Amino acid sequence: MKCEVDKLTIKKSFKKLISLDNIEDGMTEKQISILIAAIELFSKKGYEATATSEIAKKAKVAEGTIFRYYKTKKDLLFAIPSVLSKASLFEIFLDDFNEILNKDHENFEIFLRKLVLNRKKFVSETAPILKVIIQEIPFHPELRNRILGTVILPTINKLIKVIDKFKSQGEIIDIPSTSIINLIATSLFGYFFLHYVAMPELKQNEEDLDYLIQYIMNGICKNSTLQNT
Amino acid sequence: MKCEVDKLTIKKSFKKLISLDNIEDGMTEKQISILIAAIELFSKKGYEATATSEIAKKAKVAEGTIFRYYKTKKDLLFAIPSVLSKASLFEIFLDDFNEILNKDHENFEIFLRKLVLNRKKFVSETAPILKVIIQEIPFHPELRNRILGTVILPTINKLIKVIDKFKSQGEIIDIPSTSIINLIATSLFGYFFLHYVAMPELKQNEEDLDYLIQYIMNGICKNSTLQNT
Amino acid sequence: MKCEVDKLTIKKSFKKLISLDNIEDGMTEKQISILIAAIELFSKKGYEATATSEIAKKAKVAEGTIFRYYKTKKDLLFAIPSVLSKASLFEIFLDDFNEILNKDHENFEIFLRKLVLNRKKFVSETAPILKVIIQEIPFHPELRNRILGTVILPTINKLIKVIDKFKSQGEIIDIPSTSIINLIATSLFGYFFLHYVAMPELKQNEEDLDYLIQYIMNGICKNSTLQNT
Amino acid sequence: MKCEVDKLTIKKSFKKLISLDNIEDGMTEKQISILIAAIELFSKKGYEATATSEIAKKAKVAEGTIFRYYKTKKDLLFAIPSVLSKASLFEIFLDDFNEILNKDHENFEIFLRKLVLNRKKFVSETAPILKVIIQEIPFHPELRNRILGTVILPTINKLIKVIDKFKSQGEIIDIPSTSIINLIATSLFGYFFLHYVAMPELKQNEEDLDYLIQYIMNGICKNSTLQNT
DNA sequence: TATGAATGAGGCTTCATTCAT
DNA sequence: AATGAATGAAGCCTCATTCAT
Repeated sequence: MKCEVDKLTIKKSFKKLISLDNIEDGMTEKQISILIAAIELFSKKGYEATATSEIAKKAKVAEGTIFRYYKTKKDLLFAIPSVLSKASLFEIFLDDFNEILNKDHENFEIFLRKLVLNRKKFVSETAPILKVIIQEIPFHPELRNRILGTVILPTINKLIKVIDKFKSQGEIIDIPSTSIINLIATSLFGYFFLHYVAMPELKQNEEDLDYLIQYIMNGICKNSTLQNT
Repeated sequence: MKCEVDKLTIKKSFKKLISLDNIEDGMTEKQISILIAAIELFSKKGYEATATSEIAKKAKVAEGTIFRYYKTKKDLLFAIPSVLSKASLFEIFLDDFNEILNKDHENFEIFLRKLVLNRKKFVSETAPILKVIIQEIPFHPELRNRILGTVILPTINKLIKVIDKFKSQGEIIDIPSTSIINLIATSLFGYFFLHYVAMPELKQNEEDLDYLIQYIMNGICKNSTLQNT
Repeated sequence: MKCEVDKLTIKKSFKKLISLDNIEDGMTEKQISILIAAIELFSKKGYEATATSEIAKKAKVAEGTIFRYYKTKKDLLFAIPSVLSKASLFEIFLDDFNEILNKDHENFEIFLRKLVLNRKKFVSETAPILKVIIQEIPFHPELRNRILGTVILPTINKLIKVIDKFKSQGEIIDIPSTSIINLIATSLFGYFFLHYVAMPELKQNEEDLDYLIQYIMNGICKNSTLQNT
Repeated sequence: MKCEVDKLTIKKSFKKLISLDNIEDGMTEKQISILIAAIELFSKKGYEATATSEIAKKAKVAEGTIFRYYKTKKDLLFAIPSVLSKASLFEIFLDDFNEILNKDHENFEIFLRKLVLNRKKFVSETAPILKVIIQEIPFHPELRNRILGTVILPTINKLIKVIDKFKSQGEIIDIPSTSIINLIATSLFGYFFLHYVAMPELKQNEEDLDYLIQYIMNGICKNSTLQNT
């Protein structure tokens, strides 16, 4: 897999998805184009370094129009994470958990593979949104709390169930589930951050993701089938 | 280990260290106090959101004085990573690698423990600097390249040797050393970022670091002694 | 007499009066509610500090509707004084003059008492309108001229006749009638401005108005019956 | 006395006086020129209708300079009344009270003449300042309270002593001193407001002021010598 | 060398007004 | 007739940077 030209551009297909979602929510086309322009610019230049006039130009609206929909520039920033929790975007992500929980025959490896590989598309499409959030979270406690409540905690709760299930199947080592989640999350996040945020030019080679899966498996599974590879 | 009150304040002892380092380098006391003030403010509020006048006030110099030493605000930002590569700071960090490299009897676990645990102090003291760098790297390709050349690549090169050694001792699984480094770095970085940058309020409990070490060991060692625990 | 809670709110009864007047004039209900909203807001916050959107909200019409009736915000301001010259409001005011003019037996004191006391209600009900006018007159020569022509000069002309009559009855000292009017007007205006515009919190006590009447009487009457009190 | 071309321009001599006063206070020349420009523009166009850029242009400074001295535009407005309470301006005004209090042989008429006539120059020179204050007092309770405390109450207290003295000399009718002050103030204020604020084009003729003095005298003195004129 | 007053470009935001519906 | 979304000019204010002292 080659290095994409620009990891921080939102793909057209994805824009459509956002549009569909949000128009259902009662947002106008203009409002959505403002939001998308903001995401792209914030993720490229940073929130503070982006002028509202630039956003307006990119969204092809008058500067004043921005403030009809978002009282302040900060409100515009805070509207971004909500894109993630919209049905067709985030729910897809969470749905897999339920699927896995219900399929008794699945083992942890299959789950992890799905989590890591299938979600690659999700991550690479959401990259700009995630980048903005990650960049700004340290400076906005309100944002931090909102993300924690609407995205992180629900995800952790779902994950705990999954982990507990595989633990009870004897696949996973016996340390607290939250610690296991921490370890997995930490690895995945580190990988993501490195390649999409900090060093986007870095080449990703196909095997790296496989290694990552192996690594995680080894790290937390009792008898990893991969270890001998 | 409790959650420190303020992870982003530079400790006095550390300031002295920076001072000593840089005075040797020919920097005046004023110049150093400007640099330290910048680090603290940038890490707390972000680079763009920090006014040079604030830096001046915190450093107890006149606004104009900043620009005597640093032509532009950006130059001041770019001067920050160099603190890390100063002899008494970073060299100490690298020295242990050499030490370990030279001690043939050491095994990988001991190395990793040192890397993770002994460096905790280093990381927690350098936190503000690291935070600034991590925050700003995505927006400044020059910074990215400089960090890559002066900090990351040298470290990777050192590490490769260490890894290779342990690989030749049969302790580590047989995948490319760079991939191994990637995995370790990714885990460590994820842990660090979570606790020092993104969610500083999160409580860290002692065991988590132990779990992390186990996890990494399991992930990349052939017969991890920890695996059965 | 206590300090009214809010001297700048237009009473309901008064609003109805305005409505009746203006509907006769061919104004729609919407147009009138816009005018009333404008009066209340202008008098509370000042003309420049009031947004047309606020007026729209208060009048419960769309922003655009304002501009259907009043080409510009300034036109809306300039429409306010006309409320005062509407039949049922101002004519009532002027009628008393005629009444007094025609009753030969009345003396000046009775006239003045009526002018001051009976009009208190008028003044307190018109307060917001008067306040807007007084506030904006200094900055709009057109407004000044219009008020001068439609309100002040007609009133002065009426008053001159009254004054001349009492002068011919030997009740008033012999200085030019316009000067007398000036003096009276100045006193009344000063009193009104102080209590309704500049310092609305100031308590008014019943006697003050009596003193004012005495004072004016003393000031311009030949043998004031009050002087010895 | 003819109608001055522009009642709202601050005379050069007066500017010098303000300068001297304020430089003693530690204000820079620029700061003073900003204040004077603000007074002139606010009094001509109103506070809200004056742009800070206009003030800057008139004061011949950069717009940013205004905000070095006055944190906000409102602060600049609130700095204006203090000009009035500066030593060489306002104290002169108050000094006469003391003078009169100490000269036993003075009668009330002489006092009033001084108050009205001698102060004409003061009033006409302070006109722009007074106008700004009067215009803005209704919209800024803080301003109202400040003026009340620093200008009005002290003046009233001084006046009460003067009035009491003349009352004890049997010259003034026996109603509460505060009511007397109210009446005088109301008349003077009305006169001033009419000619300097509301209707500056109105011609003032010499006699009018004489009539005003007579009028006030008649209004509150026991045996006004003027009454029979 | 160090200061801090001064600058002016540019940022965010408001608001009177227009216009398609 | 009425709406309210859209506009963009203009306002207040901040801030990196310069420069005379």
